Amino acid sequence: MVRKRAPQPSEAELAILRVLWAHGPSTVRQVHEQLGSGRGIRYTTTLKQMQLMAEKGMLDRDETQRSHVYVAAVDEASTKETLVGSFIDRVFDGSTRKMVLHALAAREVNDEELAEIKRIVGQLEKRK
Amino acid sequence: MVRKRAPQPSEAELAILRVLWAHGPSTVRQVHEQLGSGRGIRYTTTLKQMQLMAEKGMLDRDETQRSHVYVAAVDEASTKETLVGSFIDRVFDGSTRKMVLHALAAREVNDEELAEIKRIVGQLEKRK
DNA sequence: CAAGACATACGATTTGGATCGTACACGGCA
DNA sequence: TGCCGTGTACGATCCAAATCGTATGTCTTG
Repeated sequence: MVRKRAPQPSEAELAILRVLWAHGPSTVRQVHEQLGSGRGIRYTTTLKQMQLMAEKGMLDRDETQRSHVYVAAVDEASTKETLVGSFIDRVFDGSTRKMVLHALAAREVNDEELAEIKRIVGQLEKRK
Repeated sequence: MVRKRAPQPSEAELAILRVLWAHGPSTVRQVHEQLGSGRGIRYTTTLKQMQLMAEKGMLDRDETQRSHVYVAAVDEASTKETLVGSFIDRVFDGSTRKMVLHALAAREVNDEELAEIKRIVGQLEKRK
């Protein structure tokens, strides 16, 4: 099976994808509520968005139920990699190092997380 | 002196800011050429963009010359921190660790850069 | 069966960023 | 002086993403 090249989801699309990645197959209503339905966004907006995404191949849907059930059709890890990759290019000249540097400055990162990051880097170093 | 809260520059705005950060005070024409004027974008487009940015307070300009000279009015480091911070929130649930993990997967990072990243992390660890 | 709740479908509209074209000002030089 | 080359000013337009409203279909249940 040929995996589709992860496209660049827009802002709203990404929000929906994140709900589906986190919660698995969901109806529009479930997604809409997870998105914080209180935030003034209408139900039909979420619906339309998900319909378009399905059309684009970003989501799959099961229509056998009255309430269609949607699933993310793009892979979470590779989509995020694509996103972070192009972000590094746009903002940091393609330098992962610069990006990490600013990320650590931007966020308070606790010791545990720091240690984990170091571990990850170390592991990658060994692999060569 | 009250430092202005770094706003979120749009795509085109960021491109212009990057030129100004890299080259210092510049005229519209200089910026336009750095942006790759061959890329089909008209001069007046760059001009308008920079005028709007100046209006927003994102750029300062010196009008004493016939060709106005623009300078970035927002700090490079803090702007990038803001950008990367909100990116981490939007894509990685606010987890710097997850972001670094995907960044390293997305990009081939050479040994030298890996070592530097480790050094940066180590330094930050020590600071506590 | 009829009514209300809830679902999809889909055209219309809004919105904001980006782009462009045209008008007009100014300075240098043949 | 009169004409270019080069600037700025700014309204108009384009465009994609996001949003909304309405029409319509289908369960469910009283």
